[in-house]
Amino acid sequence: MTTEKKAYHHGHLRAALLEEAARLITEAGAEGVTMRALSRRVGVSHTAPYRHFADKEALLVAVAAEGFARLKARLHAINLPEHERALTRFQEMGAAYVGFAVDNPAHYRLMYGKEALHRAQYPELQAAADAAFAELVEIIETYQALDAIKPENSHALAYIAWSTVHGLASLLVDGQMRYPDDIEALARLTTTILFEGMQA
Amino acid sequence: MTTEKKAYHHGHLRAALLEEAARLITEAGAEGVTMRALSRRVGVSHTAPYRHFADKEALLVAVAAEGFARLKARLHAINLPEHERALTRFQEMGAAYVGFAVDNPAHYRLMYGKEALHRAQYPELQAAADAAFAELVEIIETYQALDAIKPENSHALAYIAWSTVHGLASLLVDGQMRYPDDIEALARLTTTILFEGMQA
DNA sequence: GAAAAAATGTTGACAACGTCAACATTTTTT
DNA sequence: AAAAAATGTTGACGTTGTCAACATTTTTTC
Repeated sequence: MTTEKKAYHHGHLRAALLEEAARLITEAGAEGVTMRALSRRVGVSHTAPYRHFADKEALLVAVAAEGFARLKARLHAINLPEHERALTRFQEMGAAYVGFAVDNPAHYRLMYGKEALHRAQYPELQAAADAAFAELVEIIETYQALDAIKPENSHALAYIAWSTVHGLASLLVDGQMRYPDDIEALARLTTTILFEGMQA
Repeated sequence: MTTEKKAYHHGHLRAALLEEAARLITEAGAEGVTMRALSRRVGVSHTAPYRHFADKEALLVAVAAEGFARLKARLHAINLPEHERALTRFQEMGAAYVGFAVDNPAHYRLMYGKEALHRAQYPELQAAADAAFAELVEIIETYQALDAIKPENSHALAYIAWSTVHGLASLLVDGQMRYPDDIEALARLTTTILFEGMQA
């Protein structure tokens, strides 16, 4: 119920910082997120954030983790009939994944940027990313059981699927593609080729 | 012949800066590259670089461009018999590409990082990246002519191949993969799946 | 319910950074 | 040899992340 009392200290500074950071990142990119600018916009002193985050990196990691949660939600929002064909599921997931990246470029870049390197130090982030990956492995194993996908190591296949879709998302987000007229079509063609290559 | 006169002003400051920046980036990552640290290490005042680069971004772009040149060289070093099978060529190229990224992680990250966004403003960088892509398109068209690859739009297929390999490289470089015991094997499996999916 | 402790926020400082303007020196052009 | 251009230095400015010291509020404890 996002109340807005501002009586005593602040009340929900942590949440307010995360929210504003997400807004800032969208407006000005990740390097536009500065502790001081953030504090200014939230209306607290420039060191107040340090009561909630060890340092700037920790704050950005929290924003990234929240990004993973949103991505996960978006992938979950796909609702396909139980035994839908594997290809269709791959296409839908790929399109949703790429769609998320394109809709939230700065966020996506942050999620996979340099902060990710220290992921092991941030259990929150690690867990968020792991959960997403585990689901992918599960889907692949399901289809392997149905002989729709090669019986290769499922983790390796999951990494490959992730690579493919992450590669496309990255190139798009980083503005490397010259003429991506129809992003969704490209995403679908990509997942189709990936799937055909993985087929039993 | 990398002479080392340091008589008058400096002589080859520009080259020295680029060289040292590449070293710094390897040692300390991209954010470790600071105009002042760089100047210190090269032995000039902290504003000397501004005679050769408009600003820090321009310097990093130059380093990135040099990275693209090295990547291109590495891909060119692959020497396969003229009419080698398409699969083999894909495997070799993929492994070389991923190998470059893994061997030069900070460099690779810089090449595809945020500076890339402004690529259009830096003809040097744009050209370096374009050349690499054009070669990929050419290879695909060659194999399409031999009916080894689907007759889909060759640019789209080239983007997909690039995505796949870039995705794998990115995940590895950014430390996202949990157990990449054998990177080369994973790269080869990836390119194999990609190729099979692209097959006619 | 008052005193003690913990949590939360502020002020003011610091060093490091990117960059600019003014100046100095060297090299090149004329 | 004089003038112009290229290259390098000094010193300043505003901004940043972060620390220490202090202030205020909330929570805990007896």
